[in-house]
Amino acid sequence: MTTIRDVAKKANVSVATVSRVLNENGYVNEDTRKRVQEVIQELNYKPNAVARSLFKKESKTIGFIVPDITNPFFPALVRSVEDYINQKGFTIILSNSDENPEKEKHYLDIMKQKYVDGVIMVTNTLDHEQISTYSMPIVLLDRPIHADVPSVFVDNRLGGRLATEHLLKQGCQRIAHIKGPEKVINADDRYQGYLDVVGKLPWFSKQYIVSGNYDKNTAMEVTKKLLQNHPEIDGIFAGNDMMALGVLKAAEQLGIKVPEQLAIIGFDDIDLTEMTSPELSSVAQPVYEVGKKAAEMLIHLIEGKNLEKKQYIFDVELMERKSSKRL
Amino acid sequence: MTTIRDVAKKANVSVATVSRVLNENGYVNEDTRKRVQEVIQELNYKPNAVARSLFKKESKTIGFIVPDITNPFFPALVRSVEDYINQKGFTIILSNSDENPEKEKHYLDIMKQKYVDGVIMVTNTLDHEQISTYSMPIVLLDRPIHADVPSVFVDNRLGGRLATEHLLKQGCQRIAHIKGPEKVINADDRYQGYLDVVGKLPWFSKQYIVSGNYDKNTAMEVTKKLLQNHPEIDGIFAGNDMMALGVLKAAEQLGIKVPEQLAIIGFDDIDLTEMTSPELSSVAQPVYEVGKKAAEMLIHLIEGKNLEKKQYIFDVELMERKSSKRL
DNA sequence: TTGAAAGCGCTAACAC
DNA sequence: GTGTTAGCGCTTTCAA
Repeated sequence: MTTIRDVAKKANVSVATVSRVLNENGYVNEDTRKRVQEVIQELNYKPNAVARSLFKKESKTIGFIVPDITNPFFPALVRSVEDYINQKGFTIILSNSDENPEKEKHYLDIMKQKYVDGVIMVTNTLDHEQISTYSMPIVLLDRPIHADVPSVFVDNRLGGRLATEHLLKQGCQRIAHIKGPEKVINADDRYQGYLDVVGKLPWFSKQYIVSGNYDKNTAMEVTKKLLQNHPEIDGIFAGNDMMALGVLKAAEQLGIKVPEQLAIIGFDDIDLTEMTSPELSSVAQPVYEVGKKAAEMLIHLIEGKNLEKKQYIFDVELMERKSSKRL
Repeated sequence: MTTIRDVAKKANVSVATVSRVLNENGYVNEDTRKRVQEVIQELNYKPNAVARSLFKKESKTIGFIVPDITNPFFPALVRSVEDYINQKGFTIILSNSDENPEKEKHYLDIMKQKYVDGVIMVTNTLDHEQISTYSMPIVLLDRPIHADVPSVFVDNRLGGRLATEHLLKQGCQRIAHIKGPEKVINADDRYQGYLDVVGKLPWFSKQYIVSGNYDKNTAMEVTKKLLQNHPEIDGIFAGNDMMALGVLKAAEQLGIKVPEQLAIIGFDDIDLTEMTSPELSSVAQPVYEVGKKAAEMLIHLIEGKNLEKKQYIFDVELMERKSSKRL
């Protein structure tokens, strides 16, 4: 490894001068600047980021903690964040938490030790207090925790309403909901949206709500049972697309025609909604925008700027496809 | 931030002693050890990883460069690598290269500057020489470049053969192939496997081979044209699952029944093969094993151990599902 | 405009 | 067993 000393020696200047041309600050004679730059080229010198970090107490690295990158909702988010922060000169340390608070804390500790400049995370297990303990810029994605913690997410309740209203408009008479995990806030909001629309209807019953854990296989199992017990159900709003895929599968296995006998709509609008047959209706989140905004906020925070708002809530959009079209 | 000095001062010992208990090396009296540990607890002291890195010239971080995390094949790989290296005390810096050699080099530079201990990458644009320039442990995933560069991948040619033979056994008389991108080695190997099986058959024609760029939309377009020009085609081997999904879609749009009129098989066996209708046959890669092995090799290299083999080639497995079952 | 030197927080000789 | 100290590679006062 060639160091700043090597460059200094070869260019007949002090390390301070080299540092000055490197960072383009402080006065430096045009000629010596050129000479130094030539030597840098010649030696293919690349400054040591670790040494720099140690001094500056920053690393040009941010952490990104997701529950599980294997869940198709997250890669797009990661990509969007990377695209943004990368152009600002940052890199991402990625970790999977499995929604486990111990892992989350563990990774936050490690990231802090590595001087990451900030972290973006998707969590609902950590509370406001625990988060502020870390005293570093943190922005929450997808799931808000507290009005004081910077966060960006979508209007899940509205989404739940849109989805359910849509099914109603398509003529569904008995609409069930496959709900996400208990402790996940957005799952609850989507559920509330569903309630907003059908909770007061005469046919409504809590029996039409089952839990699918945001997971396709679980959703398939519970849906099969649900439909066997309640053959009158003619519409299902699944809390996310993975579960909607499970619902689709369940219908297929039971020989129920979609959308004729059963209209289905999911949430998130992940890429494969268009690959199923029939194509899956969904409530789309502006994933790329959401990720970008989170990245923007984090960079702002890191640069010590003030945030205009602590929370950004994006709108969702109904994507009507074949799985729910009966008209 | 509390430092090792703070701990030393409060525990009435030197920083060296604190360092000793921290790293569990060197002699240290049991009593003082306890005292130091208490202070560490009390102050919630966490050693500064950057300072440590600077001294040790290692960072307990590895780089992982993938073409695009948004491609559903990669998240599982990332996950598997993370699971392994994490338990060895490492974290991952993730970057998307978009198959762009400039980006790849850029990220490798940055990673090197950050003292990553090694990198795992999926590439086919960099050659042996360029890679060795970086003089740090690098292992290649999914696509081998050169026998001298440590790499792990699957027997793609065998996979191509298995897929094609399977279609033949199912009674297909005219089998087409949707090929991956030109420069991607595994795409070519899969294609070779296809040729091994049908290249010498009387009906064979180069017209049955089209390029789909590993992408579902492209694949859908080219497949539509292909099937319109060659209605005699009754079997398609797609170079990966995303393209197979496109083929499925194309068939649907043309009103061609799968598998009765057209048998389809993909490659990779990504998660959603089971979610389509009909379920998609595929050639499965042991993704988790592949990722794990790459991580293992990298850690070995980092620890200065010798590799038993430079290349690990995993077997693939035929997954027969509805999209290709005609018997 | 440039250089000398202190120091970021840690580890590992080396001395005691 | 424990402490002193040099040094990892860099940036930034401060002085010249």
